[in-house]
Amino acid sequence: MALRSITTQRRRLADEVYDQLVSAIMSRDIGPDDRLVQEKLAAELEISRTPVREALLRLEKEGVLHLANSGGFRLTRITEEETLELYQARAAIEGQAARILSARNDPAELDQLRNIIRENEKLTNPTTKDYFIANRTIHRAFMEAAGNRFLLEMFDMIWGRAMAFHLFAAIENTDITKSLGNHLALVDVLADGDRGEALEAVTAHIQDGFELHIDGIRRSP
Amino acid sequence: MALRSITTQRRRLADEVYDQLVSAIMSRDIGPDDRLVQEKLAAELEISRTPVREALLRLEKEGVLHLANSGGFRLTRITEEETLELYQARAAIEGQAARILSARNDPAELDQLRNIIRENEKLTNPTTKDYFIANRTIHRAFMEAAGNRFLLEMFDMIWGRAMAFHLFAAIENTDITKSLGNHLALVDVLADGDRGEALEAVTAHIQDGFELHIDGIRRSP
DNA sequence: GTTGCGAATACTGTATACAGTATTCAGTGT
DNA sequence: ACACTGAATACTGTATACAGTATTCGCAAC
Repeated sequence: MALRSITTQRRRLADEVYDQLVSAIMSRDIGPDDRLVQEKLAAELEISRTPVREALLRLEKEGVLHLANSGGFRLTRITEEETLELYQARAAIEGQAARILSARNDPAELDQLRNIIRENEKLTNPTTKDYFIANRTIHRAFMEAAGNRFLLEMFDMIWGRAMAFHLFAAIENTDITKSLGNHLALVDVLADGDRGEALEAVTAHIQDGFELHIDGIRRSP
Repeated sequence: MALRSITTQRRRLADEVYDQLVSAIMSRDIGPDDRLVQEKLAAELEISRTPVREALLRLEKEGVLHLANSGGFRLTRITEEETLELYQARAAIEGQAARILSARNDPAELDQLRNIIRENEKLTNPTTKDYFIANRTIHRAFMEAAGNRFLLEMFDMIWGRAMAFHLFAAIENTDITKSLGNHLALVDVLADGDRGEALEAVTAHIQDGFELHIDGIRRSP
């Protein structure tokens, strides 16, 4: 017999806590001034401190939280410089994915990408968060297609942190439709151009996003 | 006043356990057939299960360990395909660092890099591990110079995993001096070439490393 | 009003105890 | 000997108890 053993993947309470915390941070239920205290959270969730602690430590290691010197965990603030570094990291990861896709140049794969893009770009009256989600979905589709689990992991790390830091909030005052719509053009470059061009196109696209982002920051003090 | 608060960075037992586990994995004291059981480890280290568990879960999330279906944590094996993906990820990260350095083109900085390279390449009768460490130190110097904390973080993740998976062991049968020595040439490209050339040079260098690596694997079944 | 000291407080970190579940193994019947 | 069943075992996950430490607050002294 060659049946694969069934991996139950028991879900831990800590995972649940982690998800709830991330979600709360994203929806601004947890702000930069809140102090997250293990006992308080545990009481609120009606579980023990152990899984809560686990989730907090994970977020700490990810750079989202840090121990306040007066006890409790606090949201880490991101500087404008770190934002630039985050975009640079994005360019590295997603640019490499573009190289891989361009080198492989599988028409069926690229067509599937086009479908995902069209599906996600038909937003009627999108909120900033809608836009963020759609944008992320599209870019993640590129990464999945490239099929490198480490690059994908790093992508998730970067975007996860971006969400935690409310980086999408900065573009609230920006015309978000400007930023969507050129994704299909990217796919065309993957299909027609060489690897270097593919990388440059994606890098430029991300650079555009960064400039929109900074523009948004500057306009909302 | 704008004095920065002092961060004590209390070291946790879990960190110590983590370091010891990584070290043990690297030095092959922990092999792929060992089952790491929380209670056993705790007894051996003469501490409680809590910090041990924390360290194990961290290594699990990093992909180094996984829960064996019969209980206990086991080393995750890496496939040849995943090895390729690891090298691709390296190329993305370190290539981007090269772009950044090339764009900045700070002669003093590049000279300092040259010094670090010369310092680390003077190995007399190096073991595979010596070579690995030196190579890592040199490449990490590039990353530090680029000054992007996220890229650096990912670099550490990749190389840490490489060590855990004994990727350096695969090149045991290879002429390691072949792989050293062209780092200085890389710096010259950073100084003279444009960003694209810098990226390509680093990517090619890493590609060479991969081929050496695969060559080593093929020759030692 | 400010400074210095000490107790109270509020946290985290670590240890231990408890619960639940999958695996193993012994025993029974056939 | 083999198949089945149920108890024992060996784990992890969760809860709770304990210890240590930094911060805060109150009060006295200057």
